[in-house]
Amino acid sequence: MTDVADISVVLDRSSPIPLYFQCARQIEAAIERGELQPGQRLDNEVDLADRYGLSRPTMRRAIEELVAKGLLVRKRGVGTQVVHGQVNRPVELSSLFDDLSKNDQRPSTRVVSLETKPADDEVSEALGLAAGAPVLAVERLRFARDEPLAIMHNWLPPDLGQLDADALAAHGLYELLRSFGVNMRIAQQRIGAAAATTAEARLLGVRKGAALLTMQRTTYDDTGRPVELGRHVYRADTYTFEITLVGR
Amino acid sequence: MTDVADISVVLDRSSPIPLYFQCARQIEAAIERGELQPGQRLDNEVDLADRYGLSRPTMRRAIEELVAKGLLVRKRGVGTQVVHGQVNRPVELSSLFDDLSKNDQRPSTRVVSLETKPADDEVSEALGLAAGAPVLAVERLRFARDEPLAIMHNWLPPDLGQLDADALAAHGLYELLRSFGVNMRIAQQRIGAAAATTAEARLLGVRKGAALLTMQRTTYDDTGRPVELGRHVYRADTYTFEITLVGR
DNA sequence: AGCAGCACTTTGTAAAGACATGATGACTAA
DNA sequence: TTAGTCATCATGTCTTTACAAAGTGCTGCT
Repeated sequence: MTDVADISVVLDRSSPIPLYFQCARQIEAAIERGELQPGQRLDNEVDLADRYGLSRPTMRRAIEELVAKGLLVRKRGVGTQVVHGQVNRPVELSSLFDDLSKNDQRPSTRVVSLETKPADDEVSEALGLAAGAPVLAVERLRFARDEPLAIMHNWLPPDLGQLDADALAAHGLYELLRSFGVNMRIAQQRIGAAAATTAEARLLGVRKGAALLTMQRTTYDDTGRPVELGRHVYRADTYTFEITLVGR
Repeated sequence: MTDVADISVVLDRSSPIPLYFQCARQIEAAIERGELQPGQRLDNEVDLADRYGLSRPTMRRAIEELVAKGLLVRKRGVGTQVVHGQVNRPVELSSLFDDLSKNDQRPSTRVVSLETKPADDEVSEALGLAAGAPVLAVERLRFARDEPLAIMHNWLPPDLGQLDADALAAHGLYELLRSFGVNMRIAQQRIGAAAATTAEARLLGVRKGAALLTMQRTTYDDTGRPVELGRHVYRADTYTFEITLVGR
């Protein structure tokens, strides 16, 4: 019977930020501050809703947000508990560039090539275009702290916006797409491993045949249209994917 | 202005299966049958709820289920659409064994070792035990179609149940844990790549130094308690991880 | 003393109503 | 012709209420 914490949650009902979101963020912050210890029980939904002046569905939604994130675990008839162990943030719908920026890894980019050319079969299929339709093909080399980290190939429909090498050198691809008004929603990724080819080895500064992490991704926007196909290879000694899975 | 489909949904209100779930499954089935084409718009929530005799929140929840799965995409003021392209099932909270069984890959297992021994620092930390506390250590070799596929190391708290080599040879670890009443809820995974050591190469039937896919996982049950730590290596030529990410 | 069953707690499911907000297209005025 | 405004549509947010089901532990009966 662990005792139950009294987390202070301050809600601003005049803010455009939804109440359930404000509430979820503040509970999340309390967990990260250690105010809520792993294994500790939260009060039940009804009392919490009462205490914070929310309806039960709204309170519930806030908690569900954190359950989906893997921070909390709930069980009918028992209650809601904080998950043991520290949480790694899951792979999000963000680009490598964003991730590196957040972690002070000083990302930089060299644009190797940038051209419009006819799509081959795999690319046109993935992007839902006619075979041979023109696509924008980008190859970039990504550095973190001036160390080469990844070789990134991307193919995009040509009508998304005007990409130029300078912009790509200074910003992440996802950032640029967002600035064009593209709302990315769903990505399907396939993660594997492969040995470095001679060319890859030279670009990444590893020995030929060294193990590399490979990722292929198709991204769809909020209308379900494919907006990007990416094939990337990462140095395995510097990079790993972190994922949090939540069941049921 | 794509026309809108009239999907037949039959609900059984006397079934213990929730209405939103019944509804979601039937829409999902319609998508998989191709009755709903990629890019096609669904009717709006209110009409659908009306047609199926559900309240709007319940109808909404059904749709949200499919949005979370990456099958649908919705946009305020616009509507709900089927995502283009075929959907890969995301990495679920299931074991490799289950996955292989589903795909007729004829999984089999050789138990290399199975013993209780003191946890080293990393293991005890991951499982939330005292350093040196006894843990169950398992090493297995997993085959698919009689080809070696993965080397799997697992560490478990000793009080979960009685694992024996015969059971492990015939069933997946997750399956056995479930039969002990363990309800796995959250898993944190880290996916990387590494070159095969001599021992790994021999077990997996690849050349030394070949690229392997590595996965480290900590699994928590529905009380937030860690129940498993796994460190696995996969043959990269036979295995990849598939993930579907949903943003917002 | 042991065990079955009941009561209580807590989350899960469902409904109906209200208002907010983002998108879109049509209509109007400059 | 063009640009701005407005009506409309569809989803997003929030509330109140009710009952169902699962897990826990206690009580009372045998």
